[in-house]
Amino acid sequence: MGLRHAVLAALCDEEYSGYQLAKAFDVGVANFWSASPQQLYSELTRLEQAGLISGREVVQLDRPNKRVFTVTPAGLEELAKFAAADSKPLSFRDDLLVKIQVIDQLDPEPVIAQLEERAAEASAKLELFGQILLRLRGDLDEQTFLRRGEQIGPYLTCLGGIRFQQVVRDWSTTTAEVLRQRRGTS
Amino acid sequence: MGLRHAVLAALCDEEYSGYQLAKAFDVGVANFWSASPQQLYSELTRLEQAGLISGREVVQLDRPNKRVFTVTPAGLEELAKFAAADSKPLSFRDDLLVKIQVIDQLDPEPVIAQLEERAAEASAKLELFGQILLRLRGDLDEQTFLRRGEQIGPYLTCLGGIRFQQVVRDWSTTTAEVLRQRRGTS
DNA sequence: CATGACTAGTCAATTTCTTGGGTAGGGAAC
DNA sequence: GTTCCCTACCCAAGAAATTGACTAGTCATG
Repeated sequence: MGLRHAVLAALCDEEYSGYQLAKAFDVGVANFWSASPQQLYSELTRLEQAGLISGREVVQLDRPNKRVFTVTPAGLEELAKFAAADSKPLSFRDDLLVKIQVIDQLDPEPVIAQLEERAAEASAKLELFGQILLRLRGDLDEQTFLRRGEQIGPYLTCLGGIRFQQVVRDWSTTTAEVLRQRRGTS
Repeated sequence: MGLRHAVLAALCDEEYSGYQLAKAFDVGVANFWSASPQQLYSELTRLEQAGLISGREVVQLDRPNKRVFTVTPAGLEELAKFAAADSKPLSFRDDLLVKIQVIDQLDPEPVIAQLEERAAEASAKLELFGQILLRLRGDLDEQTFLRRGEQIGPYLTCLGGIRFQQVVRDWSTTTAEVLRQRRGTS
């Protein structure tokens, strides 16, 4: 039931079609979850059948029509119940960390390349998230916005995403450097 | 096939029984992956059938006997292939972030409590990871160990785990504070 | 000497996720 | 004018993960 609530949360912000949601969740721009398009389409169908969201056809002239979804009062209630319940412990899963764990038994070259690639991705996300922050808080400064702004939820998650990506970038960079240095000396 | 390689990586470090692995993966002490006991037992069976690990019965007098597993040469090869291949992009999933995303529409109280709980968990892990670091590097200082130590893989992943948990702790704390302040003024 | 807690492991049902397709119309590139 | 990419959505098979059991022996607590 994880995706269910993530989708509801995303739709709280604004209307989305399945395709638009897929874009957001795919890149992880919705920096609190990630999912494949197929998962999203089927989840949207189930949510609509459960009456937690409702769809609306939008006619488009220059491209195929789409259905956009909004959260119903029942959906909001579901979210409220979800928020009040305990969160499941944060569990972490990452291929690249697994590779680093056993790096001493392996050829480090390809892993170094992957670390650098990841650092670059993290930089790109940092840029993107920075822009989103600016857009969200408008012309207020952060302190003021957080105290008196109207919609601080997305801002707070974005702040978390930024801190996380900073760690990813920095750790990847320094780890790659450590491995590169050892390559030279061994 | 994610768990498969995570288990192989864990067994590279030292022999483990299913139960011991479960403990490590459950807490996420193996700070690069997490999995339930059932998953681990079935994965171990499959890995043994595939010849990537081999089991050995250990007779214990004061408690039930156990089977401990080691990685075979074929298993190491599998890991090497895995490390050389591209990593799948890091995908993030967290209940608590979802709740924060829609916090403006919800009662913040229970979420604040959850943030504080998570901060406490992160602190505990930081303590634990710090001890692991010390144990891993022995009496060398970090610089020297990273340059000339023999087994730096687990150390590097642990460093990553620490940075990550720091972000979790700090973000949770400041976010809880922001929400608490707004509660007062609204 | 019963109760609960810990070690050690297994089975089965269900849900969730991933993978790899397929349909269909529009616009741009070459 | 054909090939490619983008929007928009759907289906189904199979892999992986979660959930909730259940067996069985040891040890400590009261």
